[in-house]
Amino acid sequence: MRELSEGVVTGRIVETEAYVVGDAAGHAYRGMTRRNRSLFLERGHAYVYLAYGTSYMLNVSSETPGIGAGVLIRALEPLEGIPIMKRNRGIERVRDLTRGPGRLAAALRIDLNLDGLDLCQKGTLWLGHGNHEPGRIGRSKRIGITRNPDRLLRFFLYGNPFVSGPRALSIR
DNA sequence: AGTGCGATTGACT
DNA sequence: GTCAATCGCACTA
Repeated sequence: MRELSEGVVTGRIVETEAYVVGDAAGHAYRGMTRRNRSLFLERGHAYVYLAYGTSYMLNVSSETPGIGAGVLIRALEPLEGIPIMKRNRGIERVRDLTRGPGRLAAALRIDLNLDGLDLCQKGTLWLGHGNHEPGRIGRSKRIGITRNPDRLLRFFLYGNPFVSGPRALSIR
């Protein structure tokens, strides 16, 4: 959930990728640096960084303090504040608003200012609990990485139209 | 201080 | 399908 001056923007997380301890693909793999320090915060804190100079990526730290690991939020299903998201993205098509990590960050106006924020406390950006039926969870390789590319650590709501990339490979 | 490179996206052939 | 944009930062020296 995101609180902006124009109003509240919310979405349901429908796609994530895990970057676990000891994972060569993870930004924390080579130890703590200025950029990745938020990955080492208590689970539930935001790690935001800029990829390719163009797109912000939102992650949630996932371990105890001092241990670097996190979950990349790759896609949302837009719920509230869709007109605000359209304005932030400069497009009209709802399906493209938050389908992809850079797109959802733009729709929610997420940038480096939110790096390190505790997402378990209500604020300008936080994680709420929805009231959704548990769906089928699909699983696949992670997208766009070069190191350690074969682990099945991408998870998505099977068949959800707001999932970016492959939506078919399902396990469970 | 200089260099190289993305956990992507949008525009274009 | 291809490809460039664009910048914070890790890395080297």
